Amino acid sequence: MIQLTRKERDKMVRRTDILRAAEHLFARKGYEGATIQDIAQQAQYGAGTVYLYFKDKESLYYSLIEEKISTMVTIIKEKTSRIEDAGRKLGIFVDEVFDYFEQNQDFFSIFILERGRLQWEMEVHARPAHIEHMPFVTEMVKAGQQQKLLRDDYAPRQMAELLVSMISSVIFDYMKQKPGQKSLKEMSGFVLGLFLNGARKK
Amino acid sequence: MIQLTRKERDKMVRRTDILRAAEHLFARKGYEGATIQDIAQQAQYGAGTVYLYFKDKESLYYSLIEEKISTMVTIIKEKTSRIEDAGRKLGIFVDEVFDYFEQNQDFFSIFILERGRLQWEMEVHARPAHIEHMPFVTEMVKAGQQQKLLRDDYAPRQMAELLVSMISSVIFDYMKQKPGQKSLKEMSGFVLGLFLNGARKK
Amino acid sequence: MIQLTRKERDKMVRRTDILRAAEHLFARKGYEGATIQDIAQQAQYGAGTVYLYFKDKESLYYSLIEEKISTMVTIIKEKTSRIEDAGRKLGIFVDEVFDYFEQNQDFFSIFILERGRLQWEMEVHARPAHIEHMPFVTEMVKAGQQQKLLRDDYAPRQMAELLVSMISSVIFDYMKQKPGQKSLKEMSGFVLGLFLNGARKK
Amino acid sequence: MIQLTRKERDKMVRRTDILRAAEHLFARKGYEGATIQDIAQQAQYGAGTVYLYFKDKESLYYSLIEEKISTMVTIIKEKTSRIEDAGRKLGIFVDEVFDYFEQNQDFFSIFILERGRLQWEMEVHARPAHIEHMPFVTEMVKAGQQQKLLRDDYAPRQMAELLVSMISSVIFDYMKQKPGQKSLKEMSGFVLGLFLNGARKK
DNA sequence: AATGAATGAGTATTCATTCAT
DNA sequence: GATGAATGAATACTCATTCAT
Repeated sequence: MIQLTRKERDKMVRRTDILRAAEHLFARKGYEGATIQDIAQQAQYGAGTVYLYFKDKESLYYSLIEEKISTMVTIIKEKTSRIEDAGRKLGIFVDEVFDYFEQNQDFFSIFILERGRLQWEMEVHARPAHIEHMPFVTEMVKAGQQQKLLRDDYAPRQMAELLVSMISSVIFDYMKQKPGQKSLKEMSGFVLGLFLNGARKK
Repeated sequence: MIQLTRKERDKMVRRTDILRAAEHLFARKGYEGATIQDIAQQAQYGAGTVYLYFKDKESLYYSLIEEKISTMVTIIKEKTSRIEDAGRKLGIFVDEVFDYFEQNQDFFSIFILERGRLQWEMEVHARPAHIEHMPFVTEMVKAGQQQKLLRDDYAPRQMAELLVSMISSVIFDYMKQKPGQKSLKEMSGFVLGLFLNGARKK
Repeated sequence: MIQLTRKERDKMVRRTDILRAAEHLFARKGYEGATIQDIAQQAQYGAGTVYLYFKDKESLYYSLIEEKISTMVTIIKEKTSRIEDAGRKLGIFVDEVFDYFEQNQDFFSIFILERGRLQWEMEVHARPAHIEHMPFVTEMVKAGQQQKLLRDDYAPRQMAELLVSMISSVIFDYMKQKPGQKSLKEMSGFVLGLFLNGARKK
Repeated sequence: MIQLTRKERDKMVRRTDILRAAEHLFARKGYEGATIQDIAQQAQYGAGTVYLYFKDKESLYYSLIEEKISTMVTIIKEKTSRIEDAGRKLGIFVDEVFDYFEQNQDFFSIFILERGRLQWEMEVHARPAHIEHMPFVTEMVKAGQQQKLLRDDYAPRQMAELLVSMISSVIFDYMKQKPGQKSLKEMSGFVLGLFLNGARKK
């Protein structure tokens, strides 16, 4: 078993190396602009090696997105699992997203800038995995509605989408402004405040 | 003069044919996926003809975006120019965007799905034209702040970005749901309500 | 007849305009680099017009060369026709070539730099016209041999080729040296001297 | 080390295969006429493979010329290095050029027929490598002047150019005459004799 | 397992030539 | 005759993917 574990660990290491290189390059050059050759080189492997870990370029791309989102969702779920109050829960959620963003700017570049491709491919190829975060956010909104915090005349999923979109927008804006004038806290408060006020149950 | 006008009209017709074909294909296949060959064929011209009207593929792409946005902004400016009340002005703005969207779904596919590319190219190549709409929206928000309708502790541009992003999000959502359960009016009201409430001056 | 003559004269004028433009552009951009569009524009005609006067691009190219050489040969024949002495005849020939060169640098650019293409096409397509000058030079050399001025153990044509080649070489060299340090007289004397000495009958 | 050497040898083999195919096709169709596809096919490789060994078409072309000339110059330098007498040195030089020509007719086709392009590109792009032979010839001429064999009232480089041009001319002539009536020895003697006599110091 | 050399399908763009006006 | 817009064949080059080592 140790034998196997070591092997598996090695495999994981290589896979992660490649994903990290891919993240770096997709963020800087976009999906079409980044070549497998580049990514392999950056990861210090041969081009063929990439294909031992990922079926093709597309698969590498989506694996990257999926795993990043999955990690983020896991982290945030942990932080919010014991909190009952929907307002505080959403607050922590928003804070944590901005936090994760700060530590994963490359990934957010991809996620936000190539959102179009993601969604499009998703529809066409029915790859739902990387929106694994949506059900989670939707649940929080639903809780907010049940706690009479949020208006309930719109579908929770719809409101969740809007919230996520607002967050993306602010992050996007932030990425464009290199001087970094806004603090993460500020941005987080801006979005959350606007959402909670806007969607407050009268 | 009639001679000249006819020629010019012909030229406009061809140009428009090509733009329409490009809109169709970029919306369905994305920038990289659509080939000049495809576009020319769809427009019923030879591939070389495209290059009589546009310098290169990129130029075709950006001309398309720019002209579509420019038209939309022009229409909306007309409809809102005489209205003083910022709330009503924003309301008409949102309504009109949804209206324009309904008649230009291909274009919105491009605009929303490839927003990443657009923004990125914009930053890198300093092509500001296709965000010609932002200053306009920003102005409305600023008026809203001056009329004590909207909170003024955030920059108007930032709030404008958020509003546009919210609209995009809802349109995007709508495009994904083919059954079309939501009416445009509903969506428009949803976004506007959420924004005005959320950003209301206390 | 005047009617016809005028028409013909017009035709000649256009043809010459086009040839002049072609000379200009072939000299600067080479055969492949110069486009019919360019040439037509430079001549201030439409692209289609070129095809009223020349069958195709190749034909335009060869017509240009042929007519230039033909003119040169005609001029030089006139100047040398009454001279009996082969040495003087060759001397005038060389002088006149350099003179013609001075007034037709564009043409010489083409002739010398694209000599390869010319010869190659000549062989393949059997277009002998533009070496119409060779028989003339060969005749002079033959006269030189008969007058015991030049050695007669090599074929006159061969020696004529060599002389022409030497002239080309010096002109080529001159064209490369922009500062123009050598006078035409000098170059002419250099070539002629070397040839007459080298090939002198012992 | 054997491992490495084998790899390197393989690489050299492929490179040489491609160069040979290129030589064949450039000689027959000229630079523009020969396509990378053709060359790759002739060499029995895929088109993409060519780009593993050469940056682009131009680079392939110039590499070919440069290496061929370089080889020739190396060979001739060896054969003449110990000879002091400038006359004999030049004699061997001319002989050896004709010899090399006999074994590299394709290359000489390119060299002579496309001399124009070569020179032009050289001037414009400052690619001096493929005239690496000129300094060598110039040195021999200079030695000839110092040994009072050749007249010294002209620059050695000029006289060297002329000699090279004369050789080219005779080779060119020979290539055109398929029946091959002239022997190499004869041609060699013709050129050398004419040059030495013509440029002899009085 | 890892490699990276080889592949060849795929595409933007140019330009000689035609032909409707 | 003159035009110049339209054409589409032609081609260099890239890059995801494979496979012999």
